[in-house]
Amino acid sequence: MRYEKGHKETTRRRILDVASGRFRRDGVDAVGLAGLMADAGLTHGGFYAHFKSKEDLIREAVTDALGQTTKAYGEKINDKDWDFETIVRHYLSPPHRDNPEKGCVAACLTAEIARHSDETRAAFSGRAGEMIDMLGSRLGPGDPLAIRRRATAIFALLVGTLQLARAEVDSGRSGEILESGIAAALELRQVPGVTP
Amino acid sequence: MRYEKGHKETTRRRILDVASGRFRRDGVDAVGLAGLMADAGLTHGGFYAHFKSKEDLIREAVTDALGQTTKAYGEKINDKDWDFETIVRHYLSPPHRDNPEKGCVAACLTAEIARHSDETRAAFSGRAGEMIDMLGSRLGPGDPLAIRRRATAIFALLVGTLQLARAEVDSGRSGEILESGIAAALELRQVPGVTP
DNA sequence: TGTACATCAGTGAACGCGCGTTCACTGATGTAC
DNA sequence: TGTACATCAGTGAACGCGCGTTCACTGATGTAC
Repeated sequence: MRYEKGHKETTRRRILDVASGRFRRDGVDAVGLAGLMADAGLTHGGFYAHFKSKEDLIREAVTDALGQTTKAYGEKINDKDWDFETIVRHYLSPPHRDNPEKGCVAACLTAEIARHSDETRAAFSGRAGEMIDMLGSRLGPGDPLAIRRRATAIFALLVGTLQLARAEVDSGRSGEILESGIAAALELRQVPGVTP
Repeated sequence: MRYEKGHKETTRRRILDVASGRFRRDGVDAVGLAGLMADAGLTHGGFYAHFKSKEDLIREAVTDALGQTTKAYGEKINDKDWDFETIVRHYLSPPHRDNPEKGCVAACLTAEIARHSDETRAAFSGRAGEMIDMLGSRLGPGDPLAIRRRATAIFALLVGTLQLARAEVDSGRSGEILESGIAAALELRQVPGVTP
């Protein structure tokens, strides 16, 4: 059958969305292409019309999803909705902890991505840099280098905290971990020589 | 053949050591039991004389290795060698970044462990708690709750920073990530109401 | 002291299964004449 | 306007391979007699 213009792009988008969700929920290695394509309403054979390899899909899906997260946090800066504290409290919230498939890719897959190809790692790092710059824009204005360093550490703190909270079985203790991260992030908001 | 007393325990130890190294380097899902046993100098059939299942091995290997890391940092407290800054600079050093198979399990596998059985997660969290208490012992003395919360955040910062540094391809930028983490950890060392 | 047997850590073939990837094919629609 | 053909996203069988797990077996040594 022949399809309307843009149909293939729509399908590719659907595969990317399903893939990034399943990667975040189950881990990259635990997701098979046949199951993935079935979830997207397709058969597995068609995969290679859209992506060169599974590694190609991983790179595309991961960078796309991390870019979406940064964009979502970054968009409302003029409405003042997503100020620093709001971002931190949202990132380290129970809903984000409990729904990794819809959340930040970095908290789910950074360690796994570190084991992938240079190309994949470079693409991921680029998007992580955008996330860090978005956080930095909430710390300034001031010395860009100091701000970037501080924003890098804050992002690392958010990522590490969410992971520890997800690994913890005890719900009370998991909540404490989130609170610890929030308090430390707010402390780190004060950058020496920078007025917030 | 019959073996001397303690032989089986020695073999089990060897499997655990090989497993925890390969899990940290390649990820839990990427390590097959046959290859693992071959690395330990055995054939794959003998695996089930030592462990009930792969999940059982994962739990044992991960908790054992994280306990070793905590013990290594915790032991020299009376020699004053491993004070807070030394621990932080060691944890966020290029050698630790570049040799995950010998390093802290939490930086390699926390996100993956969060997807495993409650039993595995509980065992891991227990050992992570010991690591956090070890860090807390370098912050005090003072309010135990405030110290534990701060130590939790610092551990999360260390874990997240090492992961981001490992994912980064550019060596200069990776070093900057480590430095950002060190600076922030030293800043977080000052706990309100606690004299270090 | 010498022989028969029990022990049990480790061996290796076999199981069903899902993996990533390839490829000849399908078939509804747009285009050419 | 009607027919023949080209297009190409998606199909589904097939490939070799490694996975986790099971199990009948091996064989050197300790123990019983």
